[in-house]
Amino acid sequence: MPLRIYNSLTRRKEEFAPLVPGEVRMYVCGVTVYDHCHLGHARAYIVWDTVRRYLQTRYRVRYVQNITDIDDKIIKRAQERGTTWEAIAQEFTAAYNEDTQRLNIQPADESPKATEYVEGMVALIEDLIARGYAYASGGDVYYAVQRFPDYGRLSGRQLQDMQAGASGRVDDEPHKRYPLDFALWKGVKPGEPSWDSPWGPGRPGWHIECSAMARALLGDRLDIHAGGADLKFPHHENEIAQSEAVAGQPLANCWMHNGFVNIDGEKMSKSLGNFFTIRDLLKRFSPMAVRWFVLQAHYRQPIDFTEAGIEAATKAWQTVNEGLQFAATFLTTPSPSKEGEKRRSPGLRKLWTMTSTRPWPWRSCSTWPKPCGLRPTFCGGERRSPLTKTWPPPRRLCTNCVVYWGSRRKLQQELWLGTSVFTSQQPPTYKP
RNA sequence: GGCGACGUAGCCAAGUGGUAAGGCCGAGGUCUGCAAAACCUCUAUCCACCGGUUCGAAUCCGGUCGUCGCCUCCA
Repeated sequence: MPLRIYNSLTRRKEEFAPLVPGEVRMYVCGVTVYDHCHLGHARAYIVWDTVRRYLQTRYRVRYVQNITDIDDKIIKRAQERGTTWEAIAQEFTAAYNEDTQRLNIQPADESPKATEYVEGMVALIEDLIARGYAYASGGDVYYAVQRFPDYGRLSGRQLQDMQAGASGRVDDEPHKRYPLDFALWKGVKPGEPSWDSPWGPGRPGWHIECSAMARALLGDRLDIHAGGADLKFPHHENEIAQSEAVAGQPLANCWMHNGFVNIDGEKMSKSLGNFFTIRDLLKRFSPMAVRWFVLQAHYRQPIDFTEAGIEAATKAWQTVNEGLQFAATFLTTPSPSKEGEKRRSPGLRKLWTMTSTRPWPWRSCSTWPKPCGLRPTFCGGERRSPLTKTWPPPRRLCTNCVVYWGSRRKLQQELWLGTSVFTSQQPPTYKP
């Protein structure tokens, strides 16, 4: 059954076919390392981690996620703290790695840092100028959005519609020819880090880094480009304008965007004080409960974080985890012999006894094996796939082992994905 | 004003053409000296409302009402 993925660019589910058969090149916009990651970051990276793991069951996946280690906010934070921007970037990169590792997020195949690709960005900007898409002005370089016919396509906007909102905010950037033009290169200001360029010392604009890094590591055309819904405009719109103007072909075949996290029904924001960092959250709840909480919901829908919700997720995870552990034991036990029975813990023995004596099917299992449990619906039409079904529902997992008796391999495969998505456990090994 | 999303049990939520997953809460039960824990069972004749398409719709189309997001840095 073909995989179908919702493409933000076309606003439809489309059949997914990698450009190179068997291989998927995926780029995810990563963090700007100026502060600790919050729940919203956690959701994004858990979702993309899960998508990646699912794709890995079908394809060879190359997953690149950048780290923005030079940016206005980093510089500002360094000034506030009286330290260097490098120190800030280093500190929060380390914190990011620690947080994601605790959340059982697989490290990316490549984690390029913006500062390591300045050369590529300069080359890209030169190319854009040569092709007439960008202009140097007063030490800065801007992208002339009016030159790019498709500008606004991803976010469904027209330039005319956006002007009204942008007109009031041009004061700080007097070198722009058009209010919606965006900076590719920012001329150096006193006390700021800078790199040499044909336009004088300065630093790259935010959007150009992703274009340069994606190109350097994955080529001119990606299979999947993903990120938070808030990046659609202007970040991804600008990336498209930059990359496609130079490459002359679509930057990505499929664009995927994850939804936001609300707190008690309100938008998460620092001013409202409803802001959770990952590390604060993990002081109170298990990483797997957080994963469960995030993965319960459709990845494109907003999720509302509430105390009751995370507690429910914690309990749900506990139940599932017990089932997984039982099933893992089940799989590694040769047969339901008395000998095998003795090796189980009392709790597992009890479950074992129950499953091996209960008749099936009985009423509560009448719906098996319909999709249940976790369902990251980035893939429509994938009802029977491991991730859309994942595993039999928690309470029934143990009992359904009986049903699976004749096809342990199938169960093993599903459990492998299930456990690897939720825990760092190794898949149970089954020796026939 | 422009673009978009959502409305499913007391609560959270899955399900995008074939007849309602799962979790929380609650109820009953097994076990237990009692309790707790654990486990088992039960809990939507129906998916905001009104029309339409179809053999068949929570699922597609049109309309109504309601909630929310983006349009500024942001996962």
